Amino acid sequence: MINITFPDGNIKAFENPVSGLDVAKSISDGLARNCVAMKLDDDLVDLDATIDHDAKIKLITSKDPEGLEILRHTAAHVMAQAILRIYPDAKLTIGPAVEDGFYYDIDMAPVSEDDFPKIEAEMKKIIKEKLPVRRREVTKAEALEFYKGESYKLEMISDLDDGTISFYGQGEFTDLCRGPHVPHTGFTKNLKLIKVSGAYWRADPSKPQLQRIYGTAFFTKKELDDYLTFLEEAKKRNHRKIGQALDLFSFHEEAPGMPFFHPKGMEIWNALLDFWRLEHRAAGYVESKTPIMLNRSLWERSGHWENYRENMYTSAIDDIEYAIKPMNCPGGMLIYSHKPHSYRDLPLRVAEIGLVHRHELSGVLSGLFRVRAFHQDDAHLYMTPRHIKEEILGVLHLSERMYGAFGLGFQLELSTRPEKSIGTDEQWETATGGLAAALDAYGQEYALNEGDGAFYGPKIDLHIRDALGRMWQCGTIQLDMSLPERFNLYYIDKDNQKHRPIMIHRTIFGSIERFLGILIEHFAGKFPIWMAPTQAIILPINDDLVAYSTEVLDILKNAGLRVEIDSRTESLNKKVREAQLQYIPLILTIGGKEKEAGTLSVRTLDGNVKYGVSHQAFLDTVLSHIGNRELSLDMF
RNA sequence: GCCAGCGUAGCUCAGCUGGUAGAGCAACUGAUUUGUAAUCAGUAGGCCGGGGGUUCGAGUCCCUUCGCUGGCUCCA
Repeated sequence: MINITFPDGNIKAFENPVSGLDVAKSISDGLARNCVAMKLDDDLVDLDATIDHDAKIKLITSKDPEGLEILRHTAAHVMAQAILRIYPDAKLTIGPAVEDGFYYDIDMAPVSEDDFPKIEAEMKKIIKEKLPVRRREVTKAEALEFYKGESYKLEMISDLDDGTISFYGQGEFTDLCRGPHVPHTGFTKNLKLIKVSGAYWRADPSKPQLQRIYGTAFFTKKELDDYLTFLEEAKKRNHRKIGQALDLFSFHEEAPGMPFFHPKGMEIWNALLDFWRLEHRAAGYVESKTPIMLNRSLWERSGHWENYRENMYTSAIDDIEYAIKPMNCPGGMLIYSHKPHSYRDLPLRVAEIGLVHRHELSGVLSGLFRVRAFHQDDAHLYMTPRHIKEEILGVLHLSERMYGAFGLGFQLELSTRPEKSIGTDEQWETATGGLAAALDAYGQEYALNEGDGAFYGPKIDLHIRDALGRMWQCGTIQLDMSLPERFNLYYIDKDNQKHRPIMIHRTIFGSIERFLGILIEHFAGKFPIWMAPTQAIILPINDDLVAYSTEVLDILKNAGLRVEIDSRTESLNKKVREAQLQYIPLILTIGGKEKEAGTLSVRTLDGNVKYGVSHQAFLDTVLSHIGNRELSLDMF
């Protein structure tokens, strides 16, 4: 007699050893059809594994996250099988499920997306055949024998513990694999190959480069279609495309990886920074600015020369070596240590929109997301240990307000002491405890990243979630136990003795360039009116109305709006179309009726038109919308 | 930095296996004076990213270099 306990506490008894599938069938046929695997006690195993003892099991279906992972893992095998059929000389390495799908790293001649239809066609065949996926256990010696000549698999097997090794196979295909897998290949029918790229064996550039083929798979066609639609949408929102279409910024060979902001881009930039300054002033920050080029000796003192030199641009003038700053902190240290500080001055919150340059590898550059020159919305907070919690809390609240202004939610992550680090246990305890206490007081859940802190201190990272659900790490709050030491920072406490201040680096936007890129994609180019480069455009319907329209233009400009006029001799339809394509939030048409009545007809981006709006009513509405930084563009 | 793909007019893109460069939009000129997503006609515009090579002949093939894109890697 075998007693099986389900997650809800129900117990079912079976006469003889049974498989997971038997258990599922005993409940319902529908369940049996939907099951892909099971959790037996605490292990994920195949559905056809035998249960021969009292156990608790959880049947894994398409509803469970684990189910999707298993499905994708099988999909990776199906892809590998198809590839081996087409390219018999290909050598398999590893093929895991990843967040958005799966990939398989294969040693083979380079393939391109043009080869996908062929591979997918072969995969379809395998899927149609609904080949059962079978597990087989062998000894290490047998496994080594099986993979004779397959250097990658041999290497992987040698790294495994002795004992049984599992193979999974379907049809003629066999692969070294821990499993589990879905019962048969038919489950993977909703799949798609996505992209291909190079990847090194074991992520080691000295090792051979493999073809990494990415794909994704879902249980239902709808989920797959939704995901493909999401990819399409992300492509449409690509900030490089929108930046080009809206004339916001450009890149040039003369300065790879360093964006050139055009006038329209600068309007957004300035709106963003005006907001930033407003919030920071209100939060008790002062602002500083430090040079971008500083003497080598400073970088030696800060430790960057030793540890970050490859990423630094340097220059020698009059035989003196300089480096262009990759970070703002050392300059900030000089300001702090320029004069003595009393405990009464603390906490001191010194912000800096600092322009930094980092020589990133050419291959990683990517629009505004990954650049070589960018501005950090940096700040250095100096405090006594008793301030830590309150100060961190202050940064969290400030971040919440600022992200909230864009409709962005965020997640928190605390990273603790890594293996290689400076400082004493006690220092780390105070520091990490301070961050954790602040997080607890803040009240939002946070993830813990053990050992992922910087070598100089623990940190909190803030990840924002954009309109498409994508996560971006922007903010960071890092406690630094190194620089105050290296720069011998101190303050005089009540006891008239020098004490070392606690120093925190923090950013909220992170890189302003990157944040702008994120915002472009988040808003799909349709910025809220307070940020929009052009907030309104006036369209006279014929040449005779240009003079009057220009008067209206001046009224609106004087009220502080960013307004343009399109006085070209073009059809109204054309001017409306172009204004819409530029995502100008308000399109103001002026014809004879408007001139006579002293009104405006207001078209919003959704295409709705409101006629007969008085100038005053228009300004009242728009200015309050801007003043409140409303996100909605639907204001008339 | 590595691998793959790409680089043609201001923009978006066409140009088959090598035969001497093309469209739409934008610009300019003229006509049209327009009521909410493209009025019509004409004109001009390119050392086909740079350099080298193969060839009678290269946008097309080869080498090299720069840049971009996707990954990898790195990220004090």
